[in-house]
Amino acid sequence: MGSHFESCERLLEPLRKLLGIRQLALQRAQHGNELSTSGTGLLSELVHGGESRASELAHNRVVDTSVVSRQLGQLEQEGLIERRPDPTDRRVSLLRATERGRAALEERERQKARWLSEVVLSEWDESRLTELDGLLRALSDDLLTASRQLLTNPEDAAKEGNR
Amino acid sequence: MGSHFESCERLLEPLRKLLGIRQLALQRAQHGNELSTSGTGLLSELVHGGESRASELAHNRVVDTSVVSRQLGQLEQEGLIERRPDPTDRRVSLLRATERGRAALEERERQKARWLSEVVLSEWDESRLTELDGLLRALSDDLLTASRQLLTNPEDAAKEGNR
DNA sequence: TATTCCTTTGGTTGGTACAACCAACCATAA
DNA sequence: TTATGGTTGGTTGTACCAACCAAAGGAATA
Repeated sequence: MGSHFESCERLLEPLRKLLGIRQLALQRAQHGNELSTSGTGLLSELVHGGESRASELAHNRVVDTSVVSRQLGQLEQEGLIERRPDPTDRRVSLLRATERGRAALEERERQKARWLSEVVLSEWDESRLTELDGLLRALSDDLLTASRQLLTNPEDAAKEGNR
Repeated sequence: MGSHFESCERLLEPLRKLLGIRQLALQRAQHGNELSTSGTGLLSELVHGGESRASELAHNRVVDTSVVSRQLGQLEQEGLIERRPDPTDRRVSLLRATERGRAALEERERQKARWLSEVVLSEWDESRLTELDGLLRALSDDLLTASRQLLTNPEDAAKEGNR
């Protein structure tokens, strides 16, 4: 019963609170600009990660390909991304953000960063922010990889949890 | 253009990743026990926070009262919570977890904490976990209060963002 | 003082939107 | 022929808003 477990137990509460915040609530508040709420994450991935195929995006976000497919369709209609056929495999399309997409994302990120900086985290000093950043990156990475793993081989439940 | 803003800008990425993880993905994976996925947060609030009225719960979670209302209905049907009329105001019901509810929540939390401890955060040492815990609590608090504020008086957009 | 409005507030219910899943399906690769 | 990338159909869960009811809390009047 190491206290590592207990520390994780304590973590549940803030974690639940944090994950419970649907992006929606925040994004809906930051209304006003184009850019359909949902696809933002995808668009961001494309802008920062460069040209990708749909399946990559789905894998990164740990979400069904069908979800990505529809979101991409919407983004494309809005002219925020464009596709071109992959020359080496005609089943796949390569996706990238358009200039408009890039601009829209930048605008939204600026807005959000300002809200964070001026309202949410105004009391936080530099060093604390840096610390948070580091831990958050590590956490989200570990959480995402663990989720992926869970999703692909769910024999994890054989841990005793089911019996 | 203080670097406080820039730090917040950097934070956007891990934050988006983290918040993008719908609780669903995690909870669905941890299947097997009773306890409908959705109400877990509510139930937790009741167990840890004691008897409350519905509006309090909605406020805490920053969610519409109608949502809470339905989730409570479900939890009640499953016998995980119970209501009693507030003696001082017959419009409101006071809610609390039943013994079964308490047990179900505990079971689920144990499961999740184990997953965290053994899979997600197995590489993290004590001190890092403690740090994370502190920062996460502070962050979720600040984020929640800021969201509440945004929700109630949306004249925040008068920041220039809309013009 | 007691009674009758009017407004506010806590909660529920109906309708709708959206994001996610799974399953079925095409087209292209191997 | 089988496997894979992607799309589409159908379903579910969660959220919002608007409309509503019942109870409270004043304010105005008898």
